[in-house]
Amino acid sequence: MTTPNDSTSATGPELAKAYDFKAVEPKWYRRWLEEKKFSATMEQGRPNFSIVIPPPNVTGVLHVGHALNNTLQDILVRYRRMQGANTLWVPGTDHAGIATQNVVERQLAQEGTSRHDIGRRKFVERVWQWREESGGQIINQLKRLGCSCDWDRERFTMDEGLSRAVKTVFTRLYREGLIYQGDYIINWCPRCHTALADLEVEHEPTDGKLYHIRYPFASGEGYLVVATTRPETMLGDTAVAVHPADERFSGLSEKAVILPLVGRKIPIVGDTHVEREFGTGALKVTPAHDLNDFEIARRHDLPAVKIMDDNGVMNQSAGDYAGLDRFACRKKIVADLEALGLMDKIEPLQHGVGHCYRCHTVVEPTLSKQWFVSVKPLADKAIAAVKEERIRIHPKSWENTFFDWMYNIRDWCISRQIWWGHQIPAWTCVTCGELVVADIDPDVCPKCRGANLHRETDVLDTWFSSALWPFSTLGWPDQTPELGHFYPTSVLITSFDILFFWVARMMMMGIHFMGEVPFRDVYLHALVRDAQGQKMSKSKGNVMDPLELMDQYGTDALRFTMAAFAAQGRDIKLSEERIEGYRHFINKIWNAARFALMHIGDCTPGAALPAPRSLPLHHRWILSRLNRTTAEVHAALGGFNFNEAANALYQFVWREFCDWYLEWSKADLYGDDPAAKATGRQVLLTVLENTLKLLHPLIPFVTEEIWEVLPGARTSIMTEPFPEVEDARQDDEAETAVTLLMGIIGGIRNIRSEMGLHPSAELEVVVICHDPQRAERIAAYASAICAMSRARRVTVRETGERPKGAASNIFTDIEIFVPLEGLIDIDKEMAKLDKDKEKVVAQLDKVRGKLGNEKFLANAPADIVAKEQEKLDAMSAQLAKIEENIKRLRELA
RNA sequence: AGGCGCGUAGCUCAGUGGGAGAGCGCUACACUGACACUGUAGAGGUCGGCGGUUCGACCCCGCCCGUGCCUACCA
Repeated sequence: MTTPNDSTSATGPELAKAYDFKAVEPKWYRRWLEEKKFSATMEQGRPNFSIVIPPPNVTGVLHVGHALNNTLQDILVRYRRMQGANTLWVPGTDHAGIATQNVVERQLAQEGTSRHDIGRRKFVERVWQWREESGGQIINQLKRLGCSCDWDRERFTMDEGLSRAVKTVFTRLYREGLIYQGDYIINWCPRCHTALADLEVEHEPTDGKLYHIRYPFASGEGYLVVATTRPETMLGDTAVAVHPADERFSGLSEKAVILPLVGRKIPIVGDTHVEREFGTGALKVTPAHDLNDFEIARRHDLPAVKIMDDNGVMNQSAGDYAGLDRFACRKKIVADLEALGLMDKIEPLQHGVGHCYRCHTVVEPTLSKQWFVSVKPLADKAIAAVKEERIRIHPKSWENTFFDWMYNIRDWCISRQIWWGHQIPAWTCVTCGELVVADIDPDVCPKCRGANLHRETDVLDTWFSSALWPFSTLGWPDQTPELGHFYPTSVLITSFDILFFWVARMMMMGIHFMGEVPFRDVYLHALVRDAQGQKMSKSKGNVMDPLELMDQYGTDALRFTMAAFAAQGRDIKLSEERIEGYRHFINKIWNAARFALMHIGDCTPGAALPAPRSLPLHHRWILSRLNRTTAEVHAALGGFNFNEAANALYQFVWREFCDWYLEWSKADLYGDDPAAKATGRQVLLTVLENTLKLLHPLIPFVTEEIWEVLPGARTSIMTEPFPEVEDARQDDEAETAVTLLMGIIGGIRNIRSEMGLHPSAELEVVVICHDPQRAERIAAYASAICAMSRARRVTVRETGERPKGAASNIFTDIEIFVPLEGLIDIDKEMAKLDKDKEKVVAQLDKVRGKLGNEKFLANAPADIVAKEQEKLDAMSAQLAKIEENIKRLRELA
């Protein structure tokens, strides 16, 4: 909207008074998709930049952790894209074996049926059906976040291609002897009916009891007391262990005890694993239901007795207790032992109890035949890659944790007794018993040619397929152009809590199968926690829903907040107030653009600006500040310091561009000087354009919306070149000069406020500056000072009489007076001067203390000493001036 | 048990071996034509505690207290 006879305003589109993100965000995302703006290009001669998304569970909904994770990725991808790289951000989801199976099983239960009723084939079909209908909603939520993924390349870990990669990897590792099958103790979830890897067990401190149980000696006389937290497992005991050097038990190793309730005679063995200080120093050994006991049994060649079934219910080996749930059995056993007088005592004990990470059931260690990856050889290569900095972990502090885990890594149990997942490509020949592992389904047994092959029913750990993600998504095992272009990927951005689950395993698999690391840099960001620092979880009810936050504050505000909070090495306790604050920031940008557009409507974009030094001061200044900000943004994003980029931009846009430059420019833009007006418009447009570009990776929507209406033919800001640092724009002289003027303006404003003068009162100002050069500069910009401090007139003097009855202020060595003859409130002014004096005196004392210290003079670097000396001089002069003003004020009173 | 991290303004958080910062909140004033999702000015902190290193410590070191997380085979 322009009024026809308004000569100060150029033609141009008018923006709405407030930014309406609800209308803008969906519009732009749709258009970006339509125009295929996110598609990877595979041109030669440009740098490549690729990221694979940490695939969210197909069952997942977007939580704040995803919002953080994907915002950071999108910032880097958009930044590199604007820098001209061939960028590829591969999106996708993870089939989340146990989690997804649980979802569909719950559905079936509601229908009054179960997976066992309908059978494996039908069940898997149901899962696929569920995935089609309601799975992967998180993908749309990522789009809502503005993620610039190449959606045409979206992958799913159960895709045909990825399945082929899984089979290939499994087969090769098997043939290399790095995958084996064996009977070992594993973590069993009786609810999910599957084995779990060690990592998938969550240990939680739990209040339990330590039961002291008497095991009578086989000789018939006396007993040995063992201590256990799980008395029900005694039914499977096959020995009692004591420390071989424990004198209390010397000579006992020849003896045996009779297992109470069971009557089995079991030996006493000596094993150094036993902790003498704990309990009674005698440990019952249950090889089939305890990880450590299993190891002890192997050392002493002890038998193992399984006493529970897959449901955690006691089995036939439990004798009279068969059919009882493990916890009911515990009660009964305790009662029975007490009745027999064999329970010595029961004491409370807090100890760690393993829970299933998916369903939170107490895990039961169980002896079972499973498939394992022998990880040590793979881990060694990953360790080397990090040591040699072929992979850099950021923040570096995580490296220690990484090494620690990798050095102590244990074989990885990869088989799961569920139906949803990659079925293990292994067959047993029913005829001859041959085990066949093959990436292509065999028709006949290669050994006996028998056609009756029985396929392994287990599926693989979901993380097994995730470990292949950086290359399987690019087409491996086929040698695709994508692999050549984008592997190794540039950077992996993920949360530290899956460093072991996922990151380490990708390193191992990538190095082993590609012969090259899967990514150059790993950036581990913090976990988003609630105000108490607790992990957010549905069960705790402390979740913040990013979708609601986007509804309320806009996507850009949420994204900017995420970036601003992403300081390295620290947890994020998200604060809604901060999001609101950044919504205001988005609106501020909008209004700055709105103001600009009222003036730059007929500017020519890209027109060359006059030589920097020939421009008026404020233009030189803002261009210099812009350049400095550009440098800060590059440095910050290059080092994964997202918060520094956000803060630098926030400060620049609001505190410098809006607060000072736009205000200063109003004189040009509303004034009568056509040349000044033209220059002002051109610089304004230049600064606005570059600022929007710098901001775009963080806040894509509002920047794109503004970009579109800037003068000239505009395509998307997404593909505009990102601003580069130009040394010629760095103008320290202009920055120093503007700091001087700002100080004077601030001094005048302070007087106005402190003296209670009305904001619209037009003040007379006298500035005394002894330095002729600066005095001249101040005088030259007197009108700007007037405009921004609402002064009627600024008189600059190099020397001379201080005005009588004036309020005063000091900026460095420059004195500012506002004569208020007759009007001055002497008490107020006196109070202000006293306060100023107090401050200066306090600082002066500090400096004097330093300079009076010979050791300081002797040891401190010369430049520091010189600086302190300068400070002393400056503050002494200030103090003298303040005291002079106080004296004069007294005379007045 | 070990490891890692944190404790800075009322709240949420940056930061650095040489004069303590931001946002929000608070106080006062102001609807001047980009913006009240605003502007101007201001108040507010012995940088968890105690020692040590240093000319100098919020920053480095030790201990303590509080707090959070990760790994662990004391049942």
